[in-house]
Amino acid sequence: MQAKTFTENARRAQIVRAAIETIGELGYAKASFGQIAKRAGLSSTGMISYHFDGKADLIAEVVRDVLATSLAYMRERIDAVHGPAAELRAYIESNLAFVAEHPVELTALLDCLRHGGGGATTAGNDDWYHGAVDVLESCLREGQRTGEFGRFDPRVMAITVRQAIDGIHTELIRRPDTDVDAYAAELVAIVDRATAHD
Amino acid sequence: MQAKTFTENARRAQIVRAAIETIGELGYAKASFGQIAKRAGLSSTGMISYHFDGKADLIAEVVRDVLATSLAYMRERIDAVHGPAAELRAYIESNLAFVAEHPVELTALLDCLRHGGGGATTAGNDDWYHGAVDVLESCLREGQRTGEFGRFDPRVMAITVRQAIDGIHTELIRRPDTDVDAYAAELVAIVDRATAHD
Amino acid sequence: MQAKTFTENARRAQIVRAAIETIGELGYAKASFGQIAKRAGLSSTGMISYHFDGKADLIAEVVRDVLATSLAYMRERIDAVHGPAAELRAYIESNLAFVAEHPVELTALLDCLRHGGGGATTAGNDDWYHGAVDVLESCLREGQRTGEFGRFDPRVMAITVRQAIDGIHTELIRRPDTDVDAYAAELVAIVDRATAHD
Amino acid sequence: MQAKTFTENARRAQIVRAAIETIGELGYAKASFGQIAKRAGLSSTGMISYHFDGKADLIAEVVRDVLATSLAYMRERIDAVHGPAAELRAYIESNLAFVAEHPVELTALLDCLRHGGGGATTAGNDDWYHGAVDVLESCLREGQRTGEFGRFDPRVMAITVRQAIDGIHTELIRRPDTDVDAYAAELVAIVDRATAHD
DNA sequence: GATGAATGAGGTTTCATTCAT
DNA sequence: AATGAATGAAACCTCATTCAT
Repeated sequence: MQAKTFTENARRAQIVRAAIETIGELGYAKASFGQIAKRAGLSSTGMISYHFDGKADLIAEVVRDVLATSLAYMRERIDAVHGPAAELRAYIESNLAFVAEHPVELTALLDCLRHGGGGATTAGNDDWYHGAVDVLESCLREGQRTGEFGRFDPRVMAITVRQAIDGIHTELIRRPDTDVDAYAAELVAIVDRATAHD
Repeated sequence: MQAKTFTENARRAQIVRAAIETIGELGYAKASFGQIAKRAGLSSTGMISYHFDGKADLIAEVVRDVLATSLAYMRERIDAVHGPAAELRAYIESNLAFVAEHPVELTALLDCLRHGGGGATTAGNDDWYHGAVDVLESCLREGQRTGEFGRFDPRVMAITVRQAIDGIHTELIRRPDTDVDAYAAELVAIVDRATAHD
Repeated sequence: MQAKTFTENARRAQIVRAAIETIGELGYAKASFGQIAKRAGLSSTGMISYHFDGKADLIAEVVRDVLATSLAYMRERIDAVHGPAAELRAYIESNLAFVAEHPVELTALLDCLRHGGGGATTAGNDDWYHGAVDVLESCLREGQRTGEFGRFDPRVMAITVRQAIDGIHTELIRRPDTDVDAYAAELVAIVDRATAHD
Repeated sequence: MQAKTFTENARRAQIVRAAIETIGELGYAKASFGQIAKRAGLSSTGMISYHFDGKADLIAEVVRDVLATSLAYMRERIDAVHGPAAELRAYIESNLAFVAEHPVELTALLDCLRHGGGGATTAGNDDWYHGAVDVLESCLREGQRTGEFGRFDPRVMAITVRQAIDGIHTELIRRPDTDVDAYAAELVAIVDRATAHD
């Protein structure tokens, strides 16, 4: 029973891995089951349909997987510091570091999120994004409460920070030699000034 | 001759219009020629192939169209002021105003730009984005030269501003009641602080 | 009235000309009305539909045109000689000469005949071919009657001659430098021997 | 593995079979995937695309299949005799016998070969035809070397023989009652005279 | 669990033809 | 007579999914 579950999970993980790489390299549009199966060393696309409840399910797992990895990576670094300001810095730095270390995963993740939330009517796939903004907003509010931060709209600031972080991805595509650490340091400086008391 | 060109352009414009609306409502992925033709009141998808040299051509025209409209809108407001700081504010405000007034166009535009380049090897379709960042970077550098702005990395700041503007789009999807004017005012304030002398 | 008819015929001839060139260069399969119209300098494929009663009609005219030109060319040279043997030689030589002088027309003609008589059920387009074989057969029978030729099956001989002539076309495609005059001379020699008395 | 290959080949063979019959009956032009699928008892044209890498691939297999069958048939009969003259006779007789026994296959084959190369720039698809002519030419040269044959251009003679054989096909369409054995005997007689010493 | 053949819907595109101007 | 936009059918092909083995 456990063996079966284990095997099943191993297969799922293998497929998810292949899906991430396929989407990362070919893009969402060209990441058909056929391409993913080829990369996973599977002889049939039916295997994917067998393990996942449709393409949406696979994509959801891809998102979940990358997000979980990213969160674990960041959580460790954010929990190591204390106070809203320090946490904000750790958030920015750890997130950018993760992007730099996992470019393929990030490409896949963003591509998945984009396609999931294609139409204006779609909701649910943007959950993560808004969740992330919410977290940042809470952090910013807390900082204003403790007096570490000055006056500003925490929602707009949260969006600005979140988007500035995501901006590194496109930048890396066009300028692969971009120094992500320097980018992080500069962004932290910008946010420091923007959140400071007048 | 003129009549022909006019008629032809009128049809093309009509199709582009339908494409924008279709992409805006269904998302790029579901925006097939069939859907677009239906919305344009055409009896067959062959009509689109007749007027456009393939799907890429139609999408390119959609991008061109929205971008041109947007640029004209912004140009007018940016040219009305003088000096890097004022121009930066005008840029942010006019861009956000346009987004607020043309939500469907923006949804379509962003979706098109996203799907333009499949995988990580994107190039060419991000031209606009990086062009926009370049313009902002130049403005920021000029402000630093004239002494209006303080010290900061103009590239990172440009990306931050550009991304913060684009952030309104996702925000509007989740919170349609967001006050875009207030968002613009707050973003201007944030940028003012971030670009100020220490 | 006559002017109209003249103009109409001129247009028809122009279109037939363009069709021959298009089929000769691109092949029957790619010779769409669009391609033909382009070559004819017409702004609309509708022009072709206007002057011809469908594609079959145009193709029929192409066949008629090339055939008529070919027949006129050969007739002149065949009528210049007398007697079955001499006429047979003149037939072979003049036919091959025509092929050498009008390669594009021949390519178009053969391509048209092939497509017309695609399925085994089709008949009518092979009319010309069998007509030509019939003519040869009559000539051969006449020669046997006059005693110029020996004993052989005139039908099989007619087919052999007709096919040997057509064979130059494929040969010219692969070996464009083939000396058609020499080919004709050699074919005449072969037929001479084959039709001779034992 | 073997089972797979077998099954796969069986399906492929079934489709090739259906393609041959379809082309033979409707002609190349009307032999769409839809028609072929219908004849093969397939529910969709996708099945053909699944087994063959495009239409060109299927057609190539059709040609290969008929050619291989034909060659095997002829080879057996040609290898049973010795000497250029006997082999030439066996070639003519076995080839015509095969045509008489497999009219549909031959119709399909010729149609495929004709349509393979669009315009005058044909190359590659005529490989078989020229290969066959080359074989005949070699046989004729050998006969001249051994003294069995007289003086003539072996290339022109090869083309004549090859074309005379192919001529039976069109003849059978118009005159289905043609006695192919008699045709063969008469053609052999003609070639005997044409290749004889003066 | 795993395979791969089969399905059927959907996509874009090209074509001959028709029609209003 | 001529134009060129519009039509609708048909083409090939890809895809996610299902199913028997």
